[in-house]
Amino acid sequence: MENKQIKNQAITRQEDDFAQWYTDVCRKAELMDYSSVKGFIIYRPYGYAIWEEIQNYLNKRFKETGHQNVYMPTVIPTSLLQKEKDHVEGFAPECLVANIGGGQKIDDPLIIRPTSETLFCEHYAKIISSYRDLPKLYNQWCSVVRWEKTTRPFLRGAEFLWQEGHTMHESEEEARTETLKMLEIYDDLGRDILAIPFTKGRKTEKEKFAGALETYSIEALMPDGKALQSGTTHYFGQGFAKAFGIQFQGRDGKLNNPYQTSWGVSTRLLGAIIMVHGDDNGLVLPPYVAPIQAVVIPVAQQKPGVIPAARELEKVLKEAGVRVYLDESDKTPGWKYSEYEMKGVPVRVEIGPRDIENGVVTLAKRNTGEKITVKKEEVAEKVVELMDIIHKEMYEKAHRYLLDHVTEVRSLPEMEKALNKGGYSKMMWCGEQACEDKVKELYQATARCMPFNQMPFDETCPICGKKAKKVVLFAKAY
RNA sequence: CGGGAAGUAGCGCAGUUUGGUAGCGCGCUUGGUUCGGGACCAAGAAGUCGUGGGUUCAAAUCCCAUCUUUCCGACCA
Repeated sequence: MENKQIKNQAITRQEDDFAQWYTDVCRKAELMDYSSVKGFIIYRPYGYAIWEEIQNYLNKRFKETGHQNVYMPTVIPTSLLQKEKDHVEGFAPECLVANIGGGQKIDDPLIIRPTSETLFCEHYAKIISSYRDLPKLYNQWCSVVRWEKTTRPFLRGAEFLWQEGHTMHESEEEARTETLKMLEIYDDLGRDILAIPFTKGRKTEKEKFAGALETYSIEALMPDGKALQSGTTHYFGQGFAKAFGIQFQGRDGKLNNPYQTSWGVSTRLLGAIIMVHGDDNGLVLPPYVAPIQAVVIPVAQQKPGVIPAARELEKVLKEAGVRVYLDESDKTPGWKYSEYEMKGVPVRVEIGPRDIENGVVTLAKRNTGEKITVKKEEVAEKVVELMDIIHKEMYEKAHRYLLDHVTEVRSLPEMEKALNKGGYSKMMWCGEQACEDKVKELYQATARCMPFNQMPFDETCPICGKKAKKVVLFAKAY
């Protein structure tokens, strides 16, 4: 243990400075790097690969549910963005605008898309004319730009990668169903591959998306007690359709405006993964999004038989469908252990002379640190099994933390105490924005959502004393 | 956008107070010995000191501006 050496590479401990720990992990696990423009980051291969796993999962689910991928332009003429009033008001302050092209001034300056509702609407107006053209279920993978004042890697950037689904429906019911269906898919994403238990709910009027009639979100709870909005789905009704003149002739022969939804998740999910699962040794990746699921580390690799045995392991694991990497570099095993722990690789496979002699392989789980010795012939089977076990353990751990950090509060002092502890403060709410504002003012906490799982536990709103209508989760948020 | 802190080799830093032509550790390259928790020896390569101005015979060092990062607030995915 050469203290000096450790120090140069080590990350800040979570308990010393959680924010610094987060930034250290982002950089040292080689997920991203900074660029020379504030808020614009470089997604490095290891970080991008995690995003690709998320894309793979979602693309599959989107396509199963009838959606098609498309691609819209990067720029929106100012006049186009202005067509829907609430929408412009919401986004205008954070737009990046280009007003020179080829050295000439552009009369209708081009906004770098902060979101693409308007582009989709303009297009939909052209291609929708009959109920037979509906539904339109489009999704786009792209990046968007929002001129943020405070930026943090993945959590809040001036540019971020995301998917945005934009759909048009014949009936209100169908559109509302779509809005909830997509939220369900996001929830599945958390359960199936991110190992993050999300809380689903509806946003309050105050927290709603600009131009939406209803906004739903999945919220994740971070270990520092703050909530992270991790995905949203919106029901728009006919607002945009009317503003953009999108009409179709219905089954009854009458002209009508279609009902619209949009929904998205972004690379902010990487931030959620890092925080929810990470520890003082670095990243801990959920197996199903890990770019490398198992790393093979040969020990005493110059000794005859070790490298061939390691390569055989690599081959066997690859054939079993595991994303495996064999590190044959001449770093010492100890160095490699630390390196792949930093990078959050779920399973380490050690193979050295001792193992070979005994016909075994040593496996180490990143999430618990536990070491397991298995027979050589059973490695593939065991590693595949471990993927599932580790995933479940990680989900369970996050879930327990979540359950332990939802506190029902019946008074302001109780709320203060709960918010100081960290996590959600579950409160009965009268529905007035004034009470929401009051909480913000007193505790810097916002209404994260009105959870689907409503279960009233009191009669009155503790802020104003009026009759309570909804269960709301308040929390400090990213 | 307001208040702190910081920018010197890939990473972490010293040098700035008192101006004099840039250094340490790790990493990197080459050769060799090593290898079950961040190995060792030897020889090397690598920095217009964030950027732009200014002061000076001389600026990493002093002055002004600006950019980026970071922490704390206000605003937002």
